[in-house]
This record gives sequence, C-alpha cells and structure tokens, in this order.
Amino acid sequence: MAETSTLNITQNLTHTLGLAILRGDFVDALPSEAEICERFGVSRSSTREAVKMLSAKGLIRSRPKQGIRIQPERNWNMFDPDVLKWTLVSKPTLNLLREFFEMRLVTDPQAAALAAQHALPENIVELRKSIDRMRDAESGLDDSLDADIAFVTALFEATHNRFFIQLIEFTSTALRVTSRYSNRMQGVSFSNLATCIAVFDAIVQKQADTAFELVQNMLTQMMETVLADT
Amino acid sequence: MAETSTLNITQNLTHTLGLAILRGDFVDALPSEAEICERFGVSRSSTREAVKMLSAKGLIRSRPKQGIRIQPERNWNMFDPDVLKWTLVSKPTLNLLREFFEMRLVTDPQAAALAAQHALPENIVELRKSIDRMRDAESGLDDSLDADIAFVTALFEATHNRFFIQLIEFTSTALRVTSRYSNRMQGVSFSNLATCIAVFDAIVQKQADTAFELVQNMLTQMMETVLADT
DNA sequence: TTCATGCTATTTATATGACTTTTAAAGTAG
DNA sequence: CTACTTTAAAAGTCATATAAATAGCATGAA
Repeated sequence: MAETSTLNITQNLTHTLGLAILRGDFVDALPSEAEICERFGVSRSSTREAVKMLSAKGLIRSRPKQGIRIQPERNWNMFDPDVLKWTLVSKPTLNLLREFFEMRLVTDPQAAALAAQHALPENIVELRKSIDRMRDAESGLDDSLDADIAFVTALFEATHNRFFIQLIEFTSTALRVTSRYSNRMQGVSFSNLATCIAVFDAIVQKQADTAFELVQNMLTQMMETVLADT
Repeated sequence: MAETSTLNITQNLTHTLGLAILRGDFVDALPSEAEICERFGVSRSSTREAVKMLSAKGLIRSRPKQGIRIQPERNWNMFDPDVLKWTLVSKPTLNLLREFFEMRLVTDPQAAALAAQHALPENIVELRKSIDRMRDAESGLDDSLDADIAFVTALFEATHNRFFIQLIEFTSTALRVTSRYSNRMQGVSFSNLATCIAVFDAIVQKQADTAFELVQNMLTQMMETVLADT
C-alpha cells in the first residue's frame, strides 16, 4: 500500500468520478461542472482539476456547450495504473483476467529474453535480492505478493527498454488489485520459486531462449489454473 | 491529423511543459506555479490545470512547499499518446526506435494470432477495407501511412482484447510522429502489401500460427532495415 | 552534543465571483 | 429548403482571498 496521505479533495473526486465512469454509471456524458460541484459539495476549481486529470487519461473530453462527454473506450489509457485499477475493481470479470494474461503471455517471456541480452551487474543484484525475498516468503518471513512484484520489477528493469519498464506499473497494479479482490488470484504471479531460480540462472548465463521458454511455460500453466472453469 | 481546433491555453501550456520535461529542460523540479504563470503569461487556473494533466500522465507531482517535482522515469506513462509523442519528438534516437521495435516485435505477431482466433465478420470487413486502401496507396490514390495505420487498427481491433486495442493509439502515434520526423522511417510499418494480404488470408482461415509468423518475419526484416547502421 | 518540539515562511490546495469564448440549436431571411 | 444570424448554455480564463501542508529553522531540554 504505502499510500500514506489522506487523499485531498481533487484526488478524491478524480477517483470517485473515474471509478463511476468505469462502472458505467454515466451513459455518455457526465453532469455539468456546476452540477458536479453541487452534487459532491466541492468548488469549481477542484472539479475542473479532476476533470482535467480524467481528460489526460483519455476517459473524457470537455468542450463548451457540449459538456463533459465520455470518450470511446479505445481512447482510454488502459496502461495507466489508475484506469487499470478502476477497471479491475469495477469489472473483475474472468474475461478481463483472460485479456490480462494474453498480454502478459506476450510481454513477460520477451522481457526475460531481453533481460538475458541486456542485463547489467546491478540488474543481476536486484534479481538475486528478489529471489531471496521469494525464498523468505516461503517460510513466512516476507510477503509473497511483494516478493513476486519485486521479481517482476527486477526482470523488466533488466530489459533496459523503457516500454517494458513501463509495464512494471501495469503488472504490479494488476497483481495487487486482483490479489486483493479475487480469491482466484491468490498467489498467482511468479510464485514458483524453482522456476524463478531457473529463469535467473538463464539470464545470468545470457541464455535468452531458455529464459523465454521458462517464463512462457510458467505463465501458460498459471493461466490454465486461473481460467480453468471458464 | 484532423486535429481541427486551435489549442486552448491550458492544452498549449500542457504541451509546452510536457515537451520541455521530456527534452530535459528542467533538472528535477519545475518552477513554482507563480513563476510559470508569469513566465508564460497565463492565469493560475490554467497553470494548475496543465500541471494536473501532467500529473495524471505520471510526469510530475506537486505538493505544498515542495513545489512541482519531476517524477522518476519509471512513473511516466509511456503508452500515453502525448507522452510518447513528446518522447519521440524530443529524443528521436536510434536507441528509442530499437526499443519501439522490440515492443512491436512482441505485440504485433501476437495480435495477428489473436485476431485469427477471435475475429468477427465485422473485423474481417475492416481488414479487407484497409487492404484495399493499401492497394490504392500503391497507385497513389490513398495515403500510404494512413492505409498502414488502418491495417494495424483493424488488426488490433480484431483481437478483442482491450489491452491490445489500447496499443492502436500507441503504434499509430509512433508511426505518425516518426514518419514525420525521420527519413529513416519513411514507409516503415506494414508497407509490404503482399505480406499483409497473406496475413489477412491466414486470419480468415483462422491459422493463428501462420499469421503470427508472417507478421514476425515482416517486422524482423523491417527492423533490420531501419536499424541497419547502428 | 543530540534529539525533540514548536515556529515560520513558502508553496500548493481550495473557494468564489466575474467575465470570455466556444458552439449546438433555435430562429430568421431569402 | 438552404444559408445565415441569433441566442443561450457550458466550459474556458482570470483575479483574489483564504486554508492547509510542510521543509527548514530555531529553540530548549536531556
């Protein structure tokens, strides 16, 4: 978690409206600025700032006379951690999980392969640390989810590709939210310690193909478990 | 293009500041709100709204007393079309192109495979239309870049996976910007008409593996051409 | 010294009101 | 029926006042 602070008014309104949009509470437009102010008891400044934030994430668009209209889903920035979180919280369907896995099944094996090619000593250090944490987690000395996320983080950082690195937030947000909301997802990430060690070894030895296949197999198996009774 | 309107003050400031951040004009913090107002001759409302937009994209974070600080690059939402555009415009390096291709080399073949599995009749119609446009483009009756983007769009829509669909904006933004700023990228997308037709056929016949390989080969070849003299 | 506690000044956060610009839709002239 | 004009609704912009958060300093006790 670590989200220390009490959210301020603007942040609060942003989350409330964002979640409401994702939940489908509004058909194709939001109430006018004035009405939002009244309904939520906040000033126009805060309302406008919240609207700007949601615009920046592609959810809405506001224009004079037309009001605040919801954008077609294509424009929603699904890789934005907030948007992803609102999506997962509001519609945690099996279908969404399937789509999420379809994406990871592409990105994660390739991340492992790129890591094997581009990893620097400091990346190896981080990977080793995360493996240690996973080992600790097995004996209850560390949190399993946090350890998994640390491994994914170290793995993706080792690719030295900014687009893959961006996916760290994507993946960890999804893991955190789903693990909190769905029993089905408990412990579903890189929980297999033995395989992770094998991936680590492959990366150290710069065996990209091996790393690729190990991760691919691990995810395929995981996906089958999670989506078993579709 | 089609971006009809003159940008308003807030949008303008957002782009100016966003680009400046990506260009590295600010070390680790932006000037204070008050100073931004003065320097750009805009009101505080507009300044704050622009700041909120950039915060929503993960570029900055503003807190009382601390001011407006630039976030670590990990938090930047690279899949946001604006952020991607600013990145490409400000640092169109060969390395960035490499990273972009590494990503497409993973997503596009898998998109083709998923399209073969999940495409509905309407998706086939759109794919066919885009192929027609590419054919037109060859004889100068249509714009080659637009036709390519139409193909990518139809392809990714056919996956029926919202994360892949999100990548449409990512890919088309990158194609549009790079083709405008770099001669090296001229005509670099799906320009090979014959292969695209083959991909289309594979999708129609639900041959996921074939579609996957065709796209992968096409992109690999394209990548080698573009990154030839690294 | 060293650590905690309270003060202060700076910067963003919030609220309010006035005015401007954009634009969909109604109205009007031809 | 078309093309132009008017109107009014809603967001866009500006200015100002006040509140809240907080980094850094100062003060004082152990």
